[in-house]
Amino acid sequence: MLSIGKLGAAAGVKVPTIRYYEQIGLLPEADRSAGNQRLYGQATLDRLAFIRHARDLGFRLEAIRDLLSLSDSPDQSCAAADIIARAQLAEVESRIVRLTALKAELERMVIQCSGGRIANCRVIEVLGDHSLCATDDHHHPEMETRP
Amino acid sequence: MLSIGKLGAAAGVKVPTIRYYEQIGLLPEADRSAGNQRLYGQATLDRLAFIRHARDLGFRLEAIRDLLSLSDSPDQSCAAADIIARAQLAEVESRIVRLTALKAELERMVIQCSGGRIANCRVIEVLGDHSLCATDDHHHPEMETRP
DNA sequence: TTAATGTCTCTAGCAACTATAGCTTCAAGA
DNA sequence: TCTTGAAGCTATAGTTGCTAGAGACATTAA
Repeated sequence: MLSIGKLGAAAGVKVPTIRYYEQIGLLPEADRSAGNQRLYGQATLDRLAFIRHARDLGFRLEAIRDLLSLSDSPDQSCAAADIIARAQLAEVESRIVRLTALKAELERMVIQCSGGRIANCRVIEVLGDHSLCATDDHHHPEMETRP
Repeated sequence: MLSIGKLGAAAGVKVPTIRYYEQIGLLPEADRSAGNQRLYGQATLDRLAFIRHARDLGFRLEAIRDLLSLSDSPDQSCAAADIIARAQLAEVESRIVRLTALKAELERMVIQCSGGRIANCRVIEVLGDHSLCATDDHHHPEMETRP
């Protein structure tokens, strides 16, 4: 049996994060030692590693919750898991597209920086005047920068 | 003079967001009408458009705060603005790199989905077992997915 | 035995908003 | 002029996924 610290080290997850996952129901309530400290077995380590890996791949906790409940019923169709993963892939792809456009814009800005006074600085100028911008992607809610 | 609703429409920013920006000091306290409603002039519209544009480019509010205070002193060197913009560019580039690695991993997962039962589903399998993963980027804190 | 960790609970904080409740003000039509 | 509906006001709480801190108890190594 592992203490919460050992579990965290084994799975690469910080201790408060484990307690947080338990609190929101992603991990089951742990067994306790005589002194009220949490004890974990292999099953929880596997589950936590799953969560950690999925988080690394950018899945949200709600999606992970769904994937975990799917993996608990191995006889079901895997269509639902496939849908979740494809949605994640689509989101990652769209973020890449958006960030690539941003990158181009930022490059334009910094390359053209005159190196002189603020008054002539392209960075400030471009930010202040959208018409100096190469792209016209504003006012498209689906083009949001933030995830 | 513009009401807060007109200002928001003109700048493409939601009304509560404008009040929030005022609250955190990104926008100055607005003049008020006889009935205590906020009134704005061109200067605030420009400032808000600047903020909106910078947010679209992924700048954090703290960086925007710095850029705004720079733009208030046009005789200073633009080196500071250049540094902020370059930092932003570097961050965007690194996010693209990380997301591109994720994309490859997710593609592998969904392409190999057997379409059968959960028990054989690559999606669940790969998430549960890191050794099935193509990359070895775990335990590298600087490789975080989230911004 | 003692000191140093490790763990416990609970609360609050982060970014950057968004939503809700309950109220007041404004603008336009009858 | 009255009325009604939209827009505005403040204040508070919620979102996501943690992270940090306080103060008390448990465990372990020397």
